[in-house]
Amino acid sequence: MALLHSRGLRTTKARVQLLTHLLGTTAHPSAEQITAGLREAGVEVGVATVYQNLNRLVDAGLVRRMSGSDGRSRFDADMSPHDHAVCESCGRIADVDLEPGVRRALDRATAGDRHLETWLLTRTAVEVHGLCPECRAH
Amino acid sequence: MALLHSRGLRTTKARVQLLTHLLGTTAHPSAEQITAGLREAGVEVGVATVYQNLNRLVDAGLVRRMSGSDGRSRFDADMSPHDHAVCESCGRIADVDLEPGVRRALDRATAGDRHLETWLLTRTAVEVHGLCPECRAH
DNA sequence: GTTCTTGCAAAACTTTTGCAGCAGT
DNA sequence: ACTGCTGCAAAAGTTTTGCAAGAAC
Repeated sequence: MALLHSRGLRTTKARVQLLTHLLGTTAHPSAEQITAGLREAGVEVGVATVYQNLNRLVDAGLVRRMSGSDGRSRFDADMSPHDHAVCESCGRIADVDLEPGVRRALDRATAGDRHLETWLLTRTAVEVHGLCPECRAH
Repeated sequence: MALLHSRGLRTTKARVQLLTHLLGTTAHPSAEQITAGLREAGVEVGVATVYQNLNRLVDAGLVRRMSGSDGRSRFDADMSPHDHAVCESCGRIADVDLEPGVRRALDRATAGDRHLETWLLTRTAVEVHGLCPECRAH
């Protein structure tokens, strides 16, 4: 894992497996779900290790943290610019790719907004709320 | 408070004060900050009452809950369509009004997105991330 | 060999719940 | 009077922290 090396993080078993797991899913899992996923894969990790590593990966800029609507944090190793749809019933998060033209217009608008002149902006996120296919069917 | 009556909620002292407090601020406070604010105003309320009332007001559609980036929920009694800027350092939330044209384009794009065909969409929220004026100055 | 990491258990925090007494209708 | 609300204390749930043993460099 050259990615880890380049950020000054040691390539320990738990950390490599965690990052690999996150890179291989689009499910935006919570810390609990990640722990369960690793254990299913035969990797025994303590919760503390998962939380500590998630914080380190977020600090290193390799993983993005999202504040789930249910209080739990959710994590995404896809650092490319993209947006999310959030299910208001089960909390599931799906990726959304807006047309580039719409995104450009949005970035232009926020960059020029008079209320935000005094802010130092880093990124604009679009969050679509609704019911996912599963929850929609009750 | 006709607002409360119309939703079948009793106009108790704690509830009226809480809603009045939220209607009078643009600070998007957390439950803890609301409790502190009410006590500063001389209203002695228990935390349980604050949480219970926030949940009721959210259920009644009078208040919107936001999942703050620090894990705490934040609350907003401004139910008009508007967006938010979130400070990544202190968690402060400010209101943002996008140009109507940009918002329309965005709503059109999400409504027509092929990834979201199977979803039942309720609303689209734009979240601008960055550093607020205070935190920007370290 | 030194420094970082792991993982357990305990602590810290936010939020929810049970329940007896009280207030609104 | 009836029903809903308050508020304390206890419980539940997520995340953090202290620390001794172990792994990476």
